[in-house]
Amino acid sequence: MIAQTVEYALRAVIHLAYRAPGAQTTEQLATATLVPKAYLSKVLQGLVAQGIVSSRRGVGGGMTLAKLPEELSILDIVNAVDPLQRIHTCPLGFTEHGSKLCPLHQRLDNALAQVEEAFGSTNLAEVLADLEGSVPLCEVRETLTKLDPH
Amino acid sequence: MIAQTVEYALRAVIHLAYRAPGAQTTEQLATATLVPKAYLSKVLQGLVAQGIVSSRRGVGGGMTLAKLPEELSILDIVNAVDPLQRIHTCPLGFTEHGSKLCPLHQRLDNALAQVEEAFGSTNLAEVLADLEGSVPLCEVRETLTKLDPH
DNA sequence: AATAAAGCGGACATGAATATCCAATTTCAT
DNA sequence: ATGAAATTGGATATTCATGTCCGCTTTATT
Repeated sequence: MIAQTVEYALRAVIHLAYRAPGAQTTEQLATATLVPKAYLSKVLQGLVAQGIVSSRRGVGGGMTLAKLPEELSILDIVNAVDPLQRIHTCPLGFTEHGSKLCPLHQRLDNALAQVEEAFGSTNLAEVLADLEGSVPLCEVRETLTKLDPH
Repeated sequence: MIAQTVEYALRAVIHLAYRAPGAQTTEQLATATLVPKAYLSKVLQGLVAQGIVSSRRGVGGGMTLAKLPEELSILDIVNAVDPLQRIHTCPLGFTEHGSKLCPLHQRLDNALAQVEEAFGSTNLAEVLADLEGSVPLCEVRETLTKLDPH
């Protein structure tokens, strides 16, 4: 129900927010979030295109969040890589009085609206905050991988 | 976000409920709900396998609802053809105290839970009831077809 | 200037969802 | 019995999401 691409994008941005303000290479992100590197690269390109992530090439380059975590909602990320499609008209062409949707599609769209609301009302900072004091995203695996303290 | 197969299955069962207790052939359902006939056939097979629809072969046969519309929720149909997958464990293996999910996946799963609740708390009879007095599912197109038999 | 590190872009590969087709089987009517 | 109507099951095709690969460009360091 939630696309892989969305899942990957969310993991990446949260890790970026967690590691801010430093840049993370695609490779670092990939190993930290357990996402196939080459594919994550594509997903990140999408986020860059949408102005959510900034990229820098060359030595010392990498990815950073283009906005503050407070300014980015879950929905922003979702819509950047796989826009949440509300139902605007009944696929069968039938309309109810007042609404443009038949009873079935009105209910389906209501569910989508709830998801949209839930995703739209949470920003990355809140997710990060809940991470406080608990195991941060992939911190364990990362420390295992590189014993280098920053 | 909502699979085509789910959309098709819902159209079919609602039309069956609307036409109950008479049987509808796959062909009739397909033209009424604007679903590719051969594919709808597969979807219906799934619904039959899950005991939601009853089928009868041969002349005069077709599809009927296996249960009362009151006994079938939207979620029943969804789960029959494309089960709603809740998130039970964090894909990254991180757990919060108390819950088994990290902050991100807890929020994603909360959204899924809302959808599950919404779909689970509406049955086909309610959808049908809202159809009262308004244009029923594909009735227009069907009357057109009837009046102008190909 | 040379080199290495990093993202970018395009082509290609794979897998799953969607869709089509047909032979076999069941059922009813004659 | 025969034939028409209907579902079933299997094989196949198509499309799209996912995933891989590689050469090119940009950038910092030496």
